[in-house]
Amino acid sequence: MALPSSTVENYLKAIYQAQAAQGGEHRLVPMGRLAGALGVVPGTATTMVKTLAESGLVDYEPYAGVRLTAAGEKLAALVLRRHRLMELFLVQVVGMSWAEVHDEAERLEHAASDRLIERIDAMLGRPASDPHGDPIPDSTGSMVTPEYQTLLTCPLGRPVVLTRVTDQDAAFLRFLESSGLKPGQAIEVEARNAAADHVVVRGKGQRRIMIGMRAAAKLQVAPAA
Amino acid sequence: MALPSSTVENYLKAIYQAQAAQGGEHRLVPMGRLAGALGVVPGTATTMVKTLAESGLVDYEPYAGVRLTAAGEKLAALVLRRHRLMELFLVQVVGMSWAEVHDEAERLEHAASDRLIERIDAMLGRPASDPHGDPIPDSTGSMVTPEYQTLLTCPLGRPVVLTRVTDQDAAFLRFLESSGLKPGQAIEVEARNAAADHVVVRGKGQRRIMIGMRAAAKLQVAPAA
DNA sequence: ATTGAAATTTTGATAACTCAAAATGTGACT
DNA sequence: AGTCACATTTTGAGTTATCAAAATTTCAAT
Repeated sequence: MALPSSTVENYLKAIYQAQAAQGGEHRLVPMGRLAGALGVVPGTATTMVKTLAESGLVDYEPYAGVRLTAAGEKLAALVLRRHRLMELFLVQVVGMSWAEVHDEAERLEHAASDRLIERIDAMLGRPASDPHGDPIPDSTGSMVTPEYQTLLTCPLGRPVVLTRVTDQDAAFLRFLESSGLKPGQAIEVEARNAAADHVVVRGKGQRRIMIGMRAAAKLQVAPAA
Repeated sequence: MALPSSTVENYLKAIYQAQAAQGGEHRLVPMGRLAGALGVVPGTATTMVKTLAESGLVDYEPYAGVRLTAAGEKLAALVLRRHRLMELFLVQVVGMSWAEVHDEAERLEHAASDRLIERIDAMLGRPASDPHGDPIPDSTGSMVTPEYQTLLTCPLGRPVVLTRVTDQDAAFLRFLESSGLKPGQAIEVEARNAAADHVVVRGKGQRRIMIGMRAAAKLQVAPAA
């Protein structure tokens, strides 16, 4: 099997992430959504998805959408692995900022050899998650995706640890960073106000921060150890 | 101006290196040589070079060859900069071996942003040369290329320092490594024997090594400090 | 000058990926 | 059932980079 072009890798990754975002493992990703995620017109996505289906990487149901096959899912996971290890590497070793590594990794993930990825993985001590708290698949493509609560659903006034940020937008990440809200940070949700559409968070030893509910839903937490 | 595709970058780099290998800055690189260096058929090189000429990156003289313009040369130097910094980074920071970084850098050089390259450059302390002793252009694309002697031309029995290896072949590099012949190594040419087609080298505190003259010509040295 | 070998260019096709816009299907709401 | 809005697919065309093979040019040797 020829190694997949970076276009193929990007389609698989986008389908994977759209499926994950939809919650349902088996739910179909509509073409419009996929095209939007990839920045192509819908017709392009249709064409490409048909060839992915011929390669056995996805199941395609006309007018309904796409879904990864087991083979496609494994490949997508390996792309994600390269991406996430690269991000962590750029932050921890190269010293780039949290907010700027996403785009960089987006390109490097297609150029890095397995050998390099393996070196990086070893160098970082086989990390379980990247700077955003996203889990890193192992070299066989398997990954444990712990279920976390969000700032919207976790108990009030209880110490928790910020574990994952499910949005890669650079401006959002910069805001979080300047607020001291990076994964690993011990925090506590003091209050929620549906009418005001905000939640009140306090980082351990930091000042109170108010976050809109839409943003709060993107911050996942685990009970403090 | 749109940023050049990695194909364009590779053509410019190949032309640059072919020009350098030919010695003459202004000498034309014949199509056949260029095509060979890039692993494409001659017709492909012709076509591509014509479009490069339209972009003002090269001067093209039909049936004679190509040569970089000032603009093309600057671009080529920046590609070389990315390549060489990446190689040095992979060796010094990631801990990859001298012999295996070339191919890796060959791909990464097209994916790394200026920002990343700048970080790497700073991190490595603005190095003047890569692991092979090839000079690293600065961010404006200018580069000093010192003229060195080779094992074939340097004085006999005089202490010199191995400074540059002008061949990237992995097997050759592995041989050099196992013989202790890496740039920086203090050595001395003990004898040359044209009939036997070899030169006898001794690394400081190491044993005698015989190297064929063709290989010896690829090892450049500077007088010991 | 002529010729012949070698290099170069041209021509015609192909593959991968994309878009614009026309055609078609789908599902929700009367 | 009918219709309308919207999503999806199809069609036709363009771009970039490539090859195979035919046509042409060059240059050195007669």
